[in-house]
Formats: sequence, C-alpha cells, structure tokens
Amino acid sequence: MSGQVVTRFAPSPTGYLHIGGGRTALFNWLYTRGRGGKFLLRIEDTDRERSTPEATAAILRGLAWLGLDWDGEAVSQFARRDRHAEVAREMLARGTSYKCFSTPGEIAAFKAAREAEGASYAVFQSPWRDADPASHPPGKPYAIRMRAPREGETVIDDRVQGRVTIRNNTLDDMVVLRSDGTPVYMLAVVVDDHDMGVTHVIRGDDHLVNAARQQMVYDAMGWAVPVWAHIPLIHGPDGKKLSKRHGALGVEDYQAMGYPAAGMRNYLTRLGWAQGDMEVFSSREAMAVFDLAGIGRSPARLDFKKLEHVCGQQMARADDAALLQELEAFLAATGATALSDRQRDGMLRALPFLKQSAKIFPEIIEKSRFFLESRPLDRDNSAEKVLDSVSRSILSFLTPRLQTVHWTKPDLESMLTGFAADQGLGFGKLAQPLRAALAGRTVSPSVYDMMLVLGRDETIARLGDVAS
RNA sequence: GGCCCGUUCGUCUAUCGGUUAGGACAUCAGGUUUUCAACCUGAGAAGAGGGGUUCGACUCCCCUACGGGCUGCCA
Repeated sequence: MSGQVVTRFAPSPTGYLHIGGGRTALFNWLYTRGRGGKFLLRIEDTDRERSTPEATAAILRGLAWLGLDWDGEAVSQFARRDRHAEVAREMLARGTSYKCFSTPGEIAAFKAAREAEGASYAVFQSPWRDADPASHPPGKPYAIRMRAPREGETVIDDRVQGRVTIRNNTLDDMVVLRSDGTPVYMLAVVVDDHDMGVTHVIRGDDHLVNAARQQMVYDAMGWAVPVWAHIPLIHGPDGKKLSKRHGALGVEDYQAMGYPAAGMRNYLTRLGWAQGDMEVFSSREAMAVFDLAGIGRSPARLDFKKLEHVCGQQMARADDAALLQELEAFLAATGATALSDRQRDGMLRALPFLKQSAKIFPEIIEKSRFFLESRPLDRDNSAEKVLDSVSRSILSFLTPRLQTVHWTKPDLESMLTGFAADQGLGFGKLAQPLRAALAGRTVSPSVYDMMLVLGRDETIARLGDVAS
C-alpha cells in the first residue's frame, strides 16, 4: 500500500472523553504519527438532542491532556449535513437508494407481523423499494433508503478481526436520509471519511457489523473502501462492560487523580496491544513499532495497579522541567493555589529525587509538604504531618546517598536540629532515625541540594540557603 | 430471539503445529532501607469444556458454555 496514511478520531460530543475513546484516539495517533500520516478529528454532532459544545470542549481538553495532537481543524459533522444530503440524492439518481414512504407505525407493524409468523428475525422490507415512481404519494414525507443487496454476503476484511462475513439478508435497507431531510450517521461517516481522504478506519469493534452497511455505501458510490481495523472495547476489572459503577470513565478523571499523561499513554497503549516484551516505553518508541497486527482480538480489562506501576516508571524517567509543568497543570486542574516562586524553586530542586519513588502527582505533593507548607507551621493542623513528611522525605532522599564523603554527620545533625527547633517542635522521632542513619557516615553534595530545599530557617541559611 | 466477534497465569500479554508455554502487574518470601515507598532477588500461578484433523495441538475445524457487540428515520 502506498500513499499517505490518513486516520481520524470521531467522537460524539455527548459527555466527556471516555477512557475507551481515548485509547482509540491513541491507537490512531500512534499508527499515523509513526508513519508520517495525517490524524484528523471529527466531532460527530449530528444528534442535536445530545450534542453540546461543552462536551466538545471536554473532549478536546481530554485529547490535549493525553498529548494527542490532530492535524487541521476539528470537523463538525453537523456542519456538513448538506453534503450528506447531496450524496443521498446522488444515490437516488444512481438508483442505489430509493424513496420510502413507510411510516414508523407501518414499519413496526411489519416487524410485529414477521415475529407473529414465527420468523427468528425481522428485517424491514420496504414496499417502496421496487415501487413505480408514478405510485409515489405526492406531498407525503419520505425517507431515503439504501437499496442494499438482499442476496449474497458482505465481507469485511478487517486488520484486527480478520475476514468477517455477514449475510446480506440479515441487513435491512438502512435509512440514509430521514424524512425531515437530515442525514443519518451511517451515511455521514462514510461521506465524511471519503471526503476527508481517510485511508484507515481504526475504531471500536461496536462498529464492526455497521462496517458492512457502510461498505455498501462505499460500493454504491463507487468509492474506495478504507482499511478497517476494529479494536476491542475496554472492560471493567470485573470483565463487564465499562460503566459508571467501575469509577473513572473520563480521561479527565485520571488527570484529576494525578496520573501523569505519559504513564497513561504507556498503559493505554499496552492495553490490548503488544510488541514482544515491550512494557515501559515512550510514545516515540511506541510510534516506531506500533502496528495493527499487534492489536489483540479480545476485550481488555482496566487494571489500576498496573496503571500505577507504569506511571511510576514514566514519572521516574520524566524530564524535571516538563514534570514540574505537568505538576502545576495538575494543581491548576484540581483548583489548588499556584505554586509561589519559592515553592516552585524548591520543587524543581526536589523533583530529581521525588520522581524516583512517586507514581502519581499527589504522592509528590505529599512528600513535598516540608517545603510547600508556609512557615511558621500551624501547629494544630499541619505541623505533625509536615514533620512526618520531613522525616520521611529526608530519609528516603538522603540515606541512599550517604555513601560518599562531603558533609559530615555533625553538620547535618545540627542543621536538622535547627530546623526542628524552628518549627517549635522537638527533634523527636525526626532525629532518631536520622541519627542512626548517619552513624559513622557522611553526606554527598546532592544531599546539600536537598537541604536547600528544606526551607529558610537560620540553620539552613548558614549553609547557603537560596530560598530567600 | 437472530447475526457478528471473542476466550493463554487473578490482570495485560508472547507464542503464529513440535517451547521446561516467556515477560509485565498483582500476590507471597527474602534483600536493601531503622519509617512508608521506590529498588533488587526468588517463588507460586495459565491454554473455558467436549469432540475432531494431525506423527504431534494453546495454535487448524466443529459443538457447548461464558463474555461482548449489532439488530433505530441514535451515534
């Protein structure tokens, strides 16, 4: 296959960006970006009842957070309704569609009758399919239906699902243009995908059977059928379809919980796709090897434990400045007050250490209390927590680095003693583990950096505090 | 109900007729750390069930069970 790859993500703006939709977008993005193609975005807003601009904005935000960029402007499907209707009329002219004057009541009656006859299934067969145009009732509203083949079968050559064969007699003559003149989704997708030059349709497998009917439209119009790739949906931890009771559904929920976007991308990429033993990788690395053949055929379940682990791995290898930026975005998204210059400075100094053992942003915040909290500390509220944080943080950051000689035990001890005193708190348990940890050992220069982060009390100032 | 898709450790998966069925998360046991983590080492853990085809099936075919999807003048 030659030519540029063109893919698209086409969500309906009825709420937020669903985690499954996010993964679908991610797969399209990886596939396209790895091949120098174009990744387009189309908002399927033809259902005026349920589509809202807020939902569209939420979807765009979700994609932006995930780091998925699309080419060009997002296309509104609704805005293209005239073009859709035009195609419906062209099908009419070509004889691949026809006017159907049947009313909803008649259609229901037809199906009821078939069921009464004991038919195992009932596809509506319009009496107008082969009616003489002369018999058309003038002035009566009609829908335009596709004249679908009744014999034979339609084969979907799917890159994920394989060859899927659907008998044509199980498919009805779908409506392409409603009696009110508005196009139906099934027609709109095909027209839009064709007009936008989409070469690969990568979407949820809830569209697999629909693909057969859509392919009929391509055939009816004489258009080239795109490469199909229907990926399995994501299920909840219990194997059931992902629903509200499983908790977080929107990608923004994950952002709010503090998962780093890189970890999210990594996890979502591996959910339902594999390339040998590749587990932890960057999006660049994924692009280089991502392919449709590696996508599994069975639905995958969300596993928060693994998500967290992957996030921890990504956190550890993240660039400090970028991490700080994402952390601040996280803070802003949760409505927290922005970091002061002093706090930001401290964070940047601490991040190289903090990121090594954190999985999500709240953990980083928690371990940063000792320099995030303003001084003097509010004894009743946060003093204990902060002191606890100080002792934990110092130990976890410093002890691994107590190997080389540069800072002597007395220096460190006196500094910590001063810090504790500054808080108006006893050295207490803070001193105990430290004293033991320091026994007979000394501290390296990197520890000095951490000390600067600690704050602005006199003891630290003596050692060269930069935090004003 | 009909049609379509799926089914390897608890979970995500590798395997594309011949492997001691591999990796990762989780779990358990050690190690490191006088906290919690993180990190390191090790262990247990799988081909839904039943029939075929084959010298040989997780791999191919059929049936059953289970799960999911579609079955709209919704998307």
